[in-house]
Amino acid sequence: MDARFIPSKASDNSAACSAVRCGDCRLSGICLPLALESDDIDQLDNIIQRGRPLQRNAHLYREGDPFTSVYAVRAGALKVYHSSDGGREHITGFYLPGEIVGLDGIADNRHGSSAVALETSAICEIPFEALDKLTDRMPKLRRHFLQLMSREISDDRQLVSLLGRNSATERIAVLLLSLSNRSARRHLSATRLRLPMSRGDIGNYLGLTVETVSRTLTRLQRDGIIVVDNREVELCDPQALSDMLAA
Amino acid sequence: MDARFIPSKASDNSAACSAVRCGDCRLSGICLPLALESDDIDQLDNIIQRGRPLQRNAHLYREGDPFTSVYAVRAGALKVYHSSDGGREHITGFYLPGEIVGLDGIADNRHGSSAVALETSAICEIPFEALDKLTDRMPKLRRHFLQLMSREISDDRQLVSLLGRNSATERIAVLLLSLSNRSARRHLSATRLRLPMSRGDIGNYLGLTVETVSRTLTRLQRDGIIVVDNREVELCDPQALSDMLAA
DNA sequence: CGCCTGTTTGACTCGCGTCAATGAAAGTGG
DNA sequence: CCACTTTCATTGACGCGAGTCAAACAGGCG
Repeated sequence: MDARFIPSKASDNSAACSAVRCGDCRLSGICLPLALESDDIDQLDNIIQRGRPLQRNAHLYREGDPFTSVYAVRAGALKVYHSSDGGREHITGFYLPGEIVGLDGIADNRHGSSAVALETSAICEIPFEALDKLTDRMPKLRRHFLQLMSREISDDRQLVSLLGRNSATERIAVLLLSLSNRSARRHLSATRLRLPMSRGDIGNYLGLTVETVSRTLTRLQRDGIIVVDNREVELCDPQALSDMLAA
Repeated sequence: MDARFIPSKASDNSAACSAVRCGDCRLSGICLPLALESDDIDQLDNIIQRGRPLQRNAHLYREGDPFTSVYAVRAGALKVYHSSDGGREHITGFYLPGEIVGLDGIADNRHGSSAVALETSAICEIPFEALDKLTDRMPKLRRHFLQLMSREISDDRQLVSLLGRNSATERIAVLLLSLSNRSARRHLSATRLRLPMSRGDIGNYLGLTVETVSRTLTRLQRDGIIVVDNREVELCDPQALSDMLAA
């Protein structure tokens, strides 16, 4: 396997090495194959195209590209963004290992957004036609896929609420907690995070400026809630973060 | 059919009368049955439960309710909202005739939001298990349903971008244009609209206060772009509204 | 070493939220 | 049918949080 798959600084990219088959991937519990029998997993294995390494800043697909596949992130991280009329990009999500990208392309057979690697990433390509065909005889897979899409809708709506009504501090808190949860889901630390994205990306995603993001992180650190060291963040008091949202 | 189905002031509720079967419904072009053969439509007909009238302010489902069905709006209008920790509600969408509600419930078999009628509405209930079963042998239906969900994701992301970055005026413009498009899709006027929701609902949805919504509408009227009369709105210069978003 | 990108910090500005009051419309009960 | 209440909408005065502008700093890389 190509060594480029594994950025030297990333701590959680071991999946890239071992996962030649879904059944062996340590992300299988949170990715597509969830709840499949082993026979079924083999069939899914057969249609998935692996080993597509993506360098930092390389595009997985671009807005307007014909839609042919959805993609599972095996290692690394992606951001997904829309380019609006003015040419500015709006980030609508970050995708971490075990998560599925590209579901918004089904609507009209073209990708409605662009996906780009935040760091060197390993991706599983899942051709959609084949997947759809497979669901003919695999109701569980079909159901799981629908659930993934439904989850995406729920998540996006959470974000809508967040952006519509919450302060800068609350938005940052939600992002940190989200990254924490997703880290825990991969059996990694829930309190020590490495942010794969820049402050600019965070601001873009949360509808804030770089300056506000920076100031907010500084303030949270001054209040003893987090410790920030460049892109490393430690959540010293996750409860305090949660409490900010209860109000 | 019960006369309560038809609010006297609504101008576009004739579908409620004629649509006893999907094939006869004048919304069939934009609802689920799109792209189905007539045999298939009959089968879909068989699982759909109709004639569920919903009074203003009555709930179609509530957050946390077990998820059993998705719903097509046949007449009237719904709003969908989340209740956040503090007990405040955040509206995440308005649903007009021909649109499908409840897709976010698939993820974990409970509704992740609440849906309530803005005015007396007619609803088609589509039991999800039966629908899913039907898609076994109807790939077109399956595809169309996936497209509906995918569209929902795309739309929500548009909204995310909007709330994250745009001014009050731009948000209002987007909403007006969206309502205009959806009105045109139902072969109604694209320039004369009747808002089914209150100013408060609009503000809640767009992340603005009632006052800001009111002031913004007033200003748009003063600039000759729209004419507002209570809940009736005429778009005098739709191009001007579009132009606001290009920048 | 010097360039470039990303991050932090400070001073100033402004759009929108908040508070408050008034008016219009719709629903309610006698 | 009319008084009363309640809800919704509009308008004004004021303050704050986050955007803007600007400058300095750190780190990575050729």
